[in-house]
Amino acid sequence: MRREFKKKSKVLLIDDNYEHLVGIRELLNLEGTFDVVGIATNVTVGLNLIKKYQPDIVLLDMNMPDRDGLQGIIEIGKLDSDTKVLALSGYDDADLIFRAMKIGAKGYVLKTMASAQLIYAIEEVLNGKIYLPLALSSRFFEYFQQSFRDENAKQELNEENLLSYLTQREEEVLELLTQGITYKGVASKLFISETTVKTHVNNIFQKLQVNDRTQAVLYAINNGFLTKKGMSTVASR
Amino acid sequence: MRREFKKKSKVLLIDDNYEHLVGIRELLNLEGTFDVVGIATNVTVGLNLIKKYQPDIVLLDMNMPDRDGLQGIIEIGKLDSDTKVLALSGYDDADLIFRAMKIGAKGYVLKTMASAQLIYAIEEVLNGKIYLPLALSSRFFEYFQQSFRDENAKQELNEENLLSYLTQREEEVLELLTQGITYKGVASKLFISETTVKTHVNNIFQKLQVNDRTQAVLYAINNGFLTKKGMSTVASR
DNA sequence: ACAGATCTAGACCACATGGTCTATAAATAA
DNA sequence: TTATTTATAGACCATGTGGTCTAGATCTGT
Repeated sequence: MRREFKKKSKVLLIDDNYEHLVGIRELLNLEGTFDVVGIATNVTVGLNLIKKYQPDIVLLDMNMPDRDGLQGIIEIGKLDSDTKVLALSGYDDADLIFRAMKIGAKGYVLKTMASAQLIYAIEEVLNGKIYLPLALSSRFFEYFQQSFRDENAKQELNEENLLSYLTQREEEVLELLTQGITYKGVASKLFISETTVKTHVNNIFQKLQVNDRTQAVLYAINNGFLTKKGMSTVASR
Repeated sequence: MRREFKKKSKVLLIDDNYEHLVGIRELLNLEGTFDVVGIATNVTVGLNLIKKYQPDIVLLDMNMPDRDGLQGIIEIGKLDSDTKVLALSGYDDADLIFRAMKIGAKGYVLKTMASAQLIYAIEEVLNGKIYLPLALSSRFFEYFQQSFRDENAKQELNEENLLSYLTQREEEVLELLTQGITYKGVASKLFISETTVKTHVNNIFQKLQVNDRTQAVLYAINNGFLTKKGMSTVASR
Protein backbone atom coordinates (compact mmCIF):
# COMPACT_ATOMS: atom_id res chain seq x y z
CA MET A 1 0.00 0.00 0.00
CA ARG A 2 0.84 3.65 -0.28
CA ARG A 3 2.10 3.79 3.25
CA GLU A 4 5.22 1.96 2.20
CA PHE A 5 6.46 5.13 0.59
CA LYS A 6 6.20 7.11 3.72
CA LYS A 7 9.17 6.85 5.98
CA LYS A 8 8.45 4.51 8.84
CA SER A 9 8.66 5.87 12.34
CA LYS A 10 11.38 4.41 14.48
CA VAL A 11 10.09 2.92 17.69
CA LEU A 12 11.97 1.57 20.65
CA LEU A 13 10.46 -0.59 23.38
CA ILE A 14 11.56 -0.84 26.98
CA ASP A 15 9.77 -3.25 29.26
CA ASP A 16 11.08 -5.78 31.72
CA ASN A 17 8.44 -8.25 30.66
CA TYR A 18 9.91 -9.94 27.63
CA GLU A 19 6.69 -11.58 26.54
CA HIS A 20 4.98 -8.26 26.45
CA LEU A 21 7.91 -6.71 24.67
CA VAL A 22 7.75 -9.20 21.87
CA GLY A 23 3.98 -8.96 21.73
CA ILE A 24 4.08 -5.26 21.09
CA ARG A 25 6.83 -5.62 18.56
CA GLU A 26 4.72 -8.07 16.60
CA LEU A 27 1.74 -5.79 16.82
CA LEU A 28 3.69 -2.82 15.53
CA ASN A 29 5.35 -4.82 12.81
CA LEU A 30 1.97 -6.03 11.61
CA GLU A 31 0.79 -2.47 11.46
CA GLY A 32 3.47 -1.82 8.90
CA THR A 33 4.00 1.87 9.55
CA PHE A 34 6.43 1.35 12.36
CA ASP A 35 9.99 0.22 12.48
CA VAL A 36 10.86 -1.28 15.82
CA VAL A 37 14.55 -0.47 15.97
CA GLY A 38 15.22 -2.07 19.28
CA ILE A 39 13.88 -3.62 22.43
CA ALA A 40 15.31 -3.59 25.93
CA THR A 41 14.33 -5.11 29.23
CA ASN A 42 15.87 -2.40 31.35
CA VAL A 43 16.46 1.33 31.23
CA THR A 44 20.22 1.24 31.12
CA VAL A 45 20.32 -0.82 27.95
CA GLY A 46 17.43 1.18 26.57
CA LEU A 47 19.31 4.44 26.94
CA ASN A 48 22.22 3.08 24.94
CA LEU A 49 19.90 1.89 22.19
CA ILE A 50 18.31 5.32 22.08
CA LYS A 51 21.67 6.96 21.61
CA LYS A 52 22.50 4.52 18.88
CA TYR A 53 19.23 4.49 16.91
CA GLN A 54 17.67 7.85 17.68
CA PRO A 55 14.11 6.49 17.67
CA ASP A 56 11.20 8.86 17.16
CA ILE A 57 9.38 7.39 20.10
CA VAL A 58 10.05 5.14 23.06
CA LEU A 59 7.37 3.03 24.71
CA LEU A 60 8.58 2.91 28.27
CA ASP A 61 7.19 0.62 30.91
CA MET A 62 6.77 2.38 34.23
CA ASN A 63 7.37 -0.60 36.44
CA MET A 64 10.99 -1.45 35.89
CA PRO A 65 13.36 -3.23 38.21
CA ASP A 66 16.64 -1.33 38.07
CA ARG A 67 15.76 2.28 37.67
CA ASP A 68 12.08 3.01 37.81
CA GLY A 69 10.26 4.33 34.84
CA LEU A 70 10.05 7.91 36.04
CA GLN A 71 13.79 8.15 36.26
CA GLY A 72 13.92 6.70 32.78
CA ILE A 73 11.75 9.49 31.39
CA ILE A 74 14.01 12.09 32.93
CA GLU A 75 17.12 10.52 31.57
CA ILE A 76 15.72 10.15 28.09
CA GLY A 77 14.77 13.80 28.33
CA LYS A 78 18.32 14.72 29.19
CA LEU A 79 19.58 13.12 26.01
CA ASP A 80 19.19 15.88 23.52
CA SER A 81 17.50 13.65 21.01
CA ASP A 82 13.95 14.49 19.98
CA THR A 83 12.83 11.13 21.20
CA LYS A 84 9.38 11.21 22.67
CA VAL A 85 8.31 9.03 25.53
CA LEU A 86 5.01 7.22 25.74
CA ALA A 87 4.61 5.80 29.22
CA LEU A 88 3.22 2.32 29.54
CA SER A 89 1.86 0.87 32.71
CA GLY A 90 -0.24 -1.86 34.13
CA TYR A 91 -1.94 0.40 36.62
CA ASP A 92 -3.87 3.63 36.39
CA ASP A 93 -2.22 5.02 39.50
CA ALA A 94 -3.03 8.73 39.63
CA ASP A 95 0.18 9.73 41.32
CA LEU A 96 2.26 7.87 38.78
CA ILE A 97 0.37 9.39 35.88
CA PHE A 98 0.76 12.84 37.38
CA ARG A 99 4.47 12.48 37.88
CA ALA A 100 5.05 10.99 34.48
CA MET A 101 3.22 13.78 32.71
CA LYS A 102 4.92 16.36 34.86
CA ILE A 103 8.39 15.30 33.89
CA GLY A 104 7.56 15.22 30.22
CA ALA A 105 5.96 11.98 29.06
CA LYS A 106 4.02 12.68 25.90
CA GLY A 107 1.38 10.18 26.80
CA TYR A 108 0.42 7.38 29.11
CA VAL A 109 -1.37 4.21 28.15
CA LEU A 110 -2.42 1.12 30.00
CA LYS A 111 -1.23 -2.31 29.01
CA THR A 112 -4.78 -3.52 29.21
CA MET A 113 -5.93 -1.19 26.50
CA ALA A 114 -7.00 -2.36 23.07
CA SER A 115 -4.18 -2.50 20.60
CA ALA A 116 -5.99 -0.08 18.31
CA GLN A 117 -5.87 2.50 21.06
CA LEU A 118 -2.17 1.92 21.58
CA ILE A 119 -1.55 2.45 17.89
CA TYR A 120 -3.62 5.59 17.98
CA ALA A 121 -1.71 6.90 20.98
CA ILE A 122 1.60 6.29 19.29
CA GLU A 123 0.46 8.10 16.18
CA GLU A 124 -0.80 11.08 18.12
CA VAL A 125 2.44 11.39 20.00
CA LEU A 126 4.43 11.03 16.79
CA ASN A 127 2.38 13.90 15.42
CA GLY A 128 3.60 16.08 18.23
CA LYS A 129 0.52 15.83 20.34
CA ILE A 130 0.10 14.70 23.88
CA TYR A 131 -2.18 11.77 24.34
CA LEU A 132 -3.93 10.61 27.46
CA PRO A 133 -6.90 8.28 27.19
CA LEU A 134 -10.03 9.83 28.60
CA ALA A 135 -10.12 7.50 31.57
CA LEU A 136 -6.59 8.40 32.54
CA SER A 137 -6.92 12.11 31.99
CA SER A 138 -9.95 11.99 34.22
CA ARG A 139 -7.82 10.27 36.86
CA PHE A 140 -5.11 12.81 36.34
CA PHE A 141 -7.42 15.76 36.81
CA GLU A 142 -8.92 14.43 39.98
CA TYR A 143 -5.46 14.15 41.41
CA PHE A 144 -4.47 17.52 40.02
CA GLN A 145 -7.43 19.31 41.52
CA GLN A 146 -7.11 17.46 44.76
CA SER A 147 -3.58 18.67 45.18
CA PHE A 148 -4.74 22.24 44.79
CA ARG A 149 -7.61 21.74 47.17
CA ASP A 150 -5.11 20.61 49.74
CA GLU A 151 -3.07 23.70 49.16
CA ASN A 152 -6.02 25.98 49.51
CA ALA A 153 -7.16 24.23 52.63
CA LYS A 154 -3.73 24.89 54.04
CA GLN A 155 -3.95 28.53 53.15
CA GLU A 156 -7.52 29.15 53.99
CA LEU A 157 -6.68 28.68 57.54
CA ASN A 158 -5.88 31.93 56.10
CA GLU A 159 -9.20 33.16 57.39
CA GLU A 160 -7.59 32.52 60.71
CA ASN A 161 -4.33 33.26 59.02
CA LEU A 162 -2.20 35.60 61.02
CA LEU A 163 -1.32 37.42 57.83
CA SER A 164 -4.80 38.85 57.73
CA TYR A 165 -4.12 40.91 60.83
CA LEU A 166 -1.43 42.91 59.09
CA THR A 167 -2.20 46.45 58.09
CA GLN A 168 -1.58 47.74 54.59
CA ARG A 169 1.67 49.31 55.54
CA GLU A 170 2.84 46.26 57.38
CA GLU A 171 2.17 44.17 54.31
CA GLU A 172 4.31 46.49 52.27
CA VAL A 173 7.10 46.16 54.75
CA LEU A 174 6.76 42.39 54.88
CA GLU A 175 6.84 42.20 51.13
CA LEU A 176 10.17 43.96 51.12
CA LEU A 177 11.44 41.71 53.87
CA THR A 178 10.62 38.71 51.68
CA GLN A 179 13.08 40.12 49.22
CA GLY A 180 15.84 40.08 51.75
CA ILE A 181 16.06 43.83 52.19
CA THR A 182 17.48 45.46 55.31
CA TYR A 183 15.91 48.12 57.51
CA LYS A 184 17.86 50.80 55.74
CA GLY A 185 16.78 49.54 52.36
CA VAL A 186 13.12 49.30 53.33
CA ALA A 187 13.27 52.76 54.83
CA SER A 188 14.58 54.30 51.65
CA LYS A 189 12.13 52.39 49.47
CA LEU A 190 9.15 53.52 51.50
CA PHE A 191 10.50 57.00 52.19
CA ILE A 192 10.18 56.63 55.93
CA SER A 193 12.72 56.59 58.72
CA GLU A 194 14.61 53.49 59.69
CA THR A 195 13.14 53.47 63.15
CA THR A 196 9.65 53.53 61.71
CA VAL A 197 10.51 50.45 59.75
CA LYS A 198 11.70 48.84 62.93
CA THR A 199 8.44 49.65 64.60
CA HIS A 200 6.49 48.09 61.76
CA VAL A 201 8.71 45.04 61.72
CA ASN A 202 8.29 44.54 65.42
CA ASN A 203 4.55 44.78 65.05
CA ILE A 204 4.70 42.26 62.25
CA PHE A 205 6.66 39.87 64.45
CA GLN A 206 4.09 40.14 67.17
CA LYS A 207 1.19 39.59 64.82
CA LEU A 208 2.83 36.63 63.14
CA GLN A 209 4.08 35.31 66.47
CA VAL A 210 7.66 34.98 65.35
CA ASN A 211 10.82 36.55 66.62
CA ASP A 212 13.01 37.25 63.65
CA ARG A 213 12.80 38.24 60.03
CA THR A 214 13.70 34.84 58.66
CA GLN A 215 10.79 33.25 60.43
CA ALA A 216 8.53 36.04 59.29
CA VAL A 217 9.57 35.51 55.70
CA LEU A 218 9.08 31.78 55.99
CA TYR A 219 5.66 32.28 57.50
CA ALA A 220 4.73 34.61 54.68
CA ILE A 221 5.88 32.17 52.02
CA ASN A 222 4.19 29.19 53.58
CA ASN A 223 0.92 30.98 53.98
CA GLY A 224 0.33 32.31 50.54
CA PHE A 225 1.50 35.83 51.07
CA LEU A 226 3.52 35.94 47.88
CA THR A 227 0.83 34.20 45.92
CA LYS A 228 -1.57 37.00 46.59
CA LYS A 229 1.00 39.51 45.50
CA GLY A 230 1.13 37.87 42.11
CA MET A 231 4.38 36.08 42.69
CA SER A 232 4.69 32.48 41.79
CA THR A 233 5.98 29.39 43.42
CA VAL A 234 5.72 26.05 41.74
CA ALA A 235 4.29 22.73 42.71
CA SER A 236 6.35 19.68 43.09
CA ARG A 237 5.67 16.41 44.67
CA MET B 1 -39.91 7.28 27.13
CA ARG B 2 -38.47 5.58 30.16
CA ARG B 3 -36.20 8.48 30.85
CA GLU B 4 -39.14 10.46 32.15
CA PHE B 5 -39.08 8.36 35.27
CA LYS B 6 -35.53 9.21 36.06
CA LYS B 7 -35.10 12.44 37.94
CA LYS B 8 -33.96 15.15 35.60
CA SER B 9 -30.69 16.85 36.36
CA LYS B 10 -30.97 20.51 37.23
CA VAL B 11 -28.84 22.70 35.02
CA LEU B 12 -28.10 26.39 35.27
CA LEU B 13 -26.63 28.48 32.49
CA ILE B 14 -24.51 31.60 32.85
CA ASP B 15 -23.40 33.41 29.72
CA ASP B 16 -23.44 37.05 28.83
CA ASN B 17 -24.49 36.22 25.30
CA TYR B 18 -28.25 35.90 25.53
CA GLU B 19 -28.66 34.29 22.13
CA HIS B 20 -26.27 31.56 23.07
CA LEU B 21 -27.94 31.16 26.41
CA VAL B 22 -31.31 30.54 24.88
CA GLY B 23 -29.80 28.29 22.26
CA ILE B 24 -28.31 25.98 24.82
CA ARG B 25 -31.49 25.99 26.85
CA GLU B 26 -33.40 24.83 23.83
CA LEU B 27 -30.86 22.18 23.10
CA LEU B 28 -31.00 20.83 26.62
CA ASN B 29 -34.76 20.96 26.77
CA LEU B 30 -34.97 18.98 23.56
CA GLU B 31 -32.69 16.38 25.04
CA GLY B 32 -35.32 15.81 27.69
CA THR B 33 -33.07 14.57 30.47
CA PHE B 34 -32.20 18.03 31.71
CA ASP B 35 -34.13 20.60 33.59
CA VAL B 36 -32.78 24.08 32.96
CA VAL B 37 -33.69 25.73 36.23
CA GLY B 38 -32.36 29.13 35.38
CA ILE B 39 -30.30 31.29 33.10
CA ALA B 40 -28.26 34.37 33.89
CA THR B 41 -26.21 36.82 31.88
CA ASN B 42 -23.79 37.61 34.65
CA VAL B 43 -22.13 35.91 37.56
CA THR B 44 -23.75 37.91 40.31
CA VAL B 45 -27.25 36.95 39.28
CA GLY B 46 -26.06 33.44 38.57
CA LEU B 47 -24.78 33.01 42.11
CA ASN B 48 -28.14 33.95 43.53
CA LEU B 49 -29.91 31.51 41.24
CA ILE B 50 -27.55 28.78 42.34
CA LYS B 51 -28.33 29.45 45.98
CA LYS B 52 -32.02 29.34 45.18
CA TYR B 53 -32.22 26.30 42.91
CA GLN B 54 -29.21 24.22 43.92
CA PRO B 55 -28.52 22.99 40.39
CA ASP B 56 -26.50 19.85 39.82
CA ILE B 57 -24.36 21.58 37.26
CA VAL B 58 -23.63 25.07 36.01
CA LEU B 59 -22.47 25.81 32.50
CA LEU B 60 -20.37 28.88 33.02
CA ASP B 61 -19.07 31.07 30.24
CA MET B 62 -15.48 32.12 30.84
CA ASN B 63 -15.68 35.46 29.12
CA MET B 64 -17.94 37.50 31.27
CA PRO B 65 -18.09 41.25 31.67
CA ASP B 66 -18.48 41.94 35.39
CA ARG B 67 -16.52 39.30 37.15
CA ASP B 68 -14.58 37.02 34.89
CA GLY B 69 -15.39 33.37 34.66
CA LEU B 70 -12.49 32.19 36.78
CA GLN B 71 -13.66 34.23 39.70
CA GLY B 72 -17.09 32.75 39.11
CA ILE B 73 -15.78 29.21 39.48
CA ILE B 74 -14.14 30.10 42.75
CA GLU B 75 -17.24 31.70 44.15
CA ILE B 76 -19.45 28.84 43.14
CA GLY B 77 -16.94 26.58 44.84
CA LYS B 78 -17.22 28.59 48.02
CA LEU B 79 -20.93 27.98 48.18
CA ASP B 80 -21.15 24.67 49.90
CA SER B 81 -23.56 23.29 47.39
CA ASP B 82 -22.46 20.24 45.39
CA THR B 83 -22.92 22.22 42.22
CA LYS B 84 -20.40 21.28 39.58
CA VAL B 85 -19.02 23.74 37.11
CA LEU B 86 -18.54 23.04 33.44
CA ALA B 87 -16.55 25.87 31.91
CA LEU B 88 -17.61 27.14 28.54
CA SER B 89 -15.48 29.27 26.31
CA GLY B 90 -15.06 30.49 22.80
CA TYR B 91 -11.31 30.04 22.85
CA ASP B 92 -8.99 27.16 23.57
CA ASP B 93 -6.59 29.36 25.45
CA ALA B 94 -4.20 27.09 27.32
CA ASP B 95 -3.67 29.41 30.23
CA LEU B 96 -7.38 29.83 30.75
CA ILE B 97 -7.99 26.11 30.59
CA PHE B 98 -5.18 25.50 33.04
CA ARG B 99 -6.46 28.01 35.52
CA ALA B 100 -10.04 26.87 35.24
CA MET B 101 -9.13 23.26 35.89
CA LYS B 102 -6.81 24.23 38.69
CA ILE B 103 -9.48 26.02 40.63
CA GLY B 104 -11.92 23.19 40.28
CA ALA B 105 -13.88 23.26 37.03
CA LYS B 106 -15.09 19.75 36.31
CA GLY B 107 -14.71 20.25 32.60
CA TYR B 108 -14.10 22.71 29.84
CA VAL B 109 -15.82 22.75 26.48
CA LEU B 110 -15.66 25.03 23.49
CA LYS B 111 -18.72 26.79 22.19
CA THR B 112 -17.82 25.66 18.72
CA MET B 113 -18.16 22.03 19.65
CA ALA B 114 -20.90 19.81 18.36
CA SER B 115 -23.93 19.76 20.58
CA ALA B 116 -23.65 16.02 21.02
CA GLN B 117 -20.26 16.54 22.59
CA LEU B 118 -21.62 19.17 24.91
CA ILE B 119 -24.34 16.81 26.04
CA TYR B 120 -21.77 14.10 26.58
CA ALA B 121 -19.59 16.44 28.60
CA ILE B 122 -22.49 17.41 30.81
CA GLU B 123 -23.38 13.81 31.43
CA GLU B 124 -19.86 12.85 32.29
CA VAL B 125 -19.57 15.67 34.76
CA LEU B 126 -22.92 14.80 36.28
CA ASN B 127 -21.59 11.29 36.76
CA GLY B 128 -18.82 12.70 38.87
CA LYS B 129 -16.16 12.55 36.24
CA ILE B 130 -13.97 15.27 34.90
CA TYR B 131 -14.29 15.87 31.22
CA LEU B 132 -11.87 17.59 28.89
CA PRO B 133 -12.17 17.00 25.15
CA LEU B 134 -9.05 15.45 23.73
CA ALA B 135 -8.07 18.60 21.86
CA LEU B 136 -8.25 20.67 25.01
CA SER B 137 -6.55 18.19 27.28
CA SER B 138 -3.74 18.11 24.77
CA ARG B 139 -3.53 21.89 25.00
CA PHE B 140 -3.64 21.68 28.74
CA PHE B 141 -0.81 19.20 28.94
CA GLU B 142 1.44 21.20 26.67
CA TYR B 143 0.99 24.14 28.97
CA PHE B 144 1.36 22.00 32.05
CA GLN B 145 4.59 20.45 30.89
CA GLN B 146 5.91 23.75 29.66
CA SER B 147 5.44 25.29 33.07
CA PHE B 148 7.52 22.55 34.60
CA ARG B 149 10.15 22.84 31.94
CA ASP B 150 10.46 26.49 32.88
CA GLU B 151 10.83 25.50 36.50
CA ASN B 152 13.47 22.97 35.74
CA ALA B 153 15.31 25.34 33.49
CA LYS B 154 15.35 27.79 36.35
CA GLN B 155 16.69 25.13 38.65
CA GLU B 156 19.03 23.41 36.29
CA LEU B 157 21.06 26.47 36.18
CA ASN B 158 21.48 24.22 39.03
CA GLU B 159 24.40 22.78 37.14
CA GLU B 160 25.68 26.28 37.52
CA ASN B 161 23.51 26.49 40.57
CA LEU B 162 25.43 27.89 43.45
CA LEU B 163 23.76 25.40 45.75
CA SER B 164 25.80 22.63 44.20
CA TYR B 165 28.99 24.09 45.59
CA LEU B 166 27.84 23.56 49.14
CA THR B 167 29.40 20.77 51.13
CA GLN B 168 27.35 18.19 52.97
CA ARG B 169 27.72 19.96 56.24
CA GLU B 170 26.90 23.31 54.76
CA GLU B 171 23.71 21.87 53.33
CA GLU B 172 22.74 20.63 56.75
CA VAL B 173 23.31 24.06 58.19
CA LEU B 174 21.40 25.74 55.38
CA GLU B 175 18.51 23.38 55.89
CA LEU B 176 18.26 24.47 59.48
CA LEU B 177 18.53 28.10 58.47
CA THR B 178 15.52 27.60 56.20
CA GLN B 179 13.61 26.72 59.33
CA GLY B 180 14.41 30.01 60.90
CA ILE B 181 16.80 28.66 63.50
CA THR B 182 19.50 30.75 65.15
CA TYR B 183 23.20 30.04 65.47
CA LYS B 184 22.71 28.74 68.95
CA GLY B 185 19.90 26.47 67.81
CA VAL B 186 21.84 25.09 64.89
CA ALA B 187 24.85 24.53 67.10
CA SER B 188 22.90 22.45 69.56
CA LYS B 189 21.14 20.50 66.83
CA LEU B 190 24.37 19.59 65.12
CA PHE B 191 26.36 19.18 68.32
CA ILE B 192 29.01 21.65 67.28
CA SER B 193 30.07 24.98 68.67
CA GLU B 194 28.32 28.17 67.81
CA THR B 195 31.38 29.64 66.20
CA THR B 196 31.66 26.64 63.94
CA VAL B 197 28.15 27.28 62.79
CA LYS B 198 29.12 30.86 62.09
CA THR B 199 32.01 29.69 59.99
CA HIS B 200 29.76 27.41 57.97
CA VAL B 201 27.19 30.12 57.56
CA ASN B 202 29.77 32.57 56.35
CA ASN B 203 31.03 30.06 53.84
CA ILE B 204 27.48 29.48 52.69
CA PHE B 205 27.00 33.21 52.17
CA GLN B 206 30.10 33.42 50.07
CA LYS B 207 29.16 30.44 47.96
CA LEU B 208 25.63 31.68 47.41
CA GLN B 209 26.85 35.22 46.94
CA VAL B 210 24.49 36.72 49.47
CA ASN B 211 25.15 38.65 52.63
CA ASP B 212 22.56 37.61 55.14
CA ARG B 213 20.55 34.62 56.20
CA THR B 214 17.27 35.85 54.79
CA GLN B 215 18.74 36.10 51.33
CA ALA B 216 20.35 32.71 51.73
CA VAL B 217 17.02 31.18 52.67
CA LEU B 218 15.29 32.87 49.76
CA TYR B 219 17.97 31.67 47.41
CA ALA B 220 17.56 28.15 48.70
CA ILE B 221 13.81 28.22 48.30
CA ASN B 222 13.92 29.70 44.83
CA ASN B 223 16.45 27.24 43.62
CA GLY B 224 14.90 23.98 44.56
CA PHE B 225 16.84 23.32 47.71
CA LEU B 226 13.77 22.35 49.72
CA THR B 227 12.34 20.36 46.85
CA LYS B 228 15.32 18.06 46.89
CA LYS B 229 14.95 17.63 50.59
CA GLY B 230 11.46 16.30 50.05
CA MET B 231 9.68 19.43 51.11
CA SER B 232 7.02 20.87 48.92
CA THR B 233 6.16 24.22 47.58
CA VAL B 234 3.12 24.73 45.48
CA ALA B 235 2.42 26.20 42.14
CA SER B 236 0.15 29.05 41.52
CA ARG B 237 -0.15 31.41 38.66
C1' DA C 1 53.73 11.33 51.88
C1' DC C 2 51.83 15.55 50.49
C1' DA C 3 48.41 18.90 48.72
C1' DG C 4 43.77 20.14 49.16
C1' DA C 5 39.34 20.13 50.92
C1' DT C 6 36.43 19.85 54.94
C1' DC C 7 35.00 20.35 59.66
C1' DT C 8 36.08 22.17 63.63
C1' DA C 9 36.78 26.44 66.71
C1' DG C 10 38.50 30.69 68.73
C1' DA C 11 39.22 35.97 68.78
C1' DC C 12 37.71 40.62 67.52
C1' DC C 13 34.99 44.03 65.78
C1' DA C 14 31.33 46.73 63.54
C1' DC C 15 26.86 46.93 62.88
C1' DA C 16 22.28 45.08 62.16
C1' DT C 17 18.57 43.37 64.57
C1' DG C 18 15.08 42.72 68.08
C1' DG C 19 12.69 44.32 72.53
C1' DT C 20 10.56 47.82 75.05
C1' DC C 21 8.78 52.40 75.99
C1' DT C 22 7.19 56.78 74.83
C1' DA C 23 4.93 60.05 71.81
C1' DT C 24 2.67 62.82 68.02
C1' DA C 25 -0.39 63.45 63.97
C1' DA C 26 -3.96 61.69 61.19
C1' DA C 27 -7.53 58.90 60.08
C1' DT C 28 -11.39 55.97 61.54
C1' DA C 29 -14.88 54.14 64.28
C1' DA C 30 -18.13 54.38 68.02
C1' DT D 1 -16.75 64.16 70.60
C1' DT D 2 -14.11 60.63 72.17
C1' DA D 3 -11.73 56.38 71.66
C1' DT D 4 -9.16 53.40 68.71
C1' DT D 5 -6.21 52.32 65.07
C1' DT D 6 -2.52 53.39 62.12
C1' DA D 7 1.66 55.49 60.61
C1' DT D 8 5.25 57.97 62.02
C1' DA D 9 9.68 58.39 64.87
C1' DG D 10 12.91 58.79 68.64
C1' DA D 11 15.81 56.70 72.67
C1' DC D 12 18.17 52.92 74.78
C1' DC D 13 20.08 48.55 75.30
C1' DA D 14 21.17 43.64 74.80
C1' DT D 15 22.16 40.43 71.67
C1' DG D 16 22.34 38.35 67.26
C1' DT D 17 24.64 38.58 62.99
C1' DG D 18 28.14 39.13 59.51
C1' DG D 19 33.27 39.89 58.18
C1' DT D 20 37.89 38.56 58.61
C1' DC D 21 41.83 35.99 60.23
C1' DT D 22 44.04 32.20 62.15
C1' DA D 23 44.55 27.31 63.05
C1' DG D 24 44.33 22.35 64.35
C1' DA D 25 42.31 17.71 63.12
C1' DT D 26 40.61 14.59 59.55
C1' DC D 27 40.03 12.82 55.44
C1' DT D 28 40.81 12.73 50.28
C1' DG D 29 43.08 11.53 46.30
C1' DT D 30 47.46 11.29 43.90
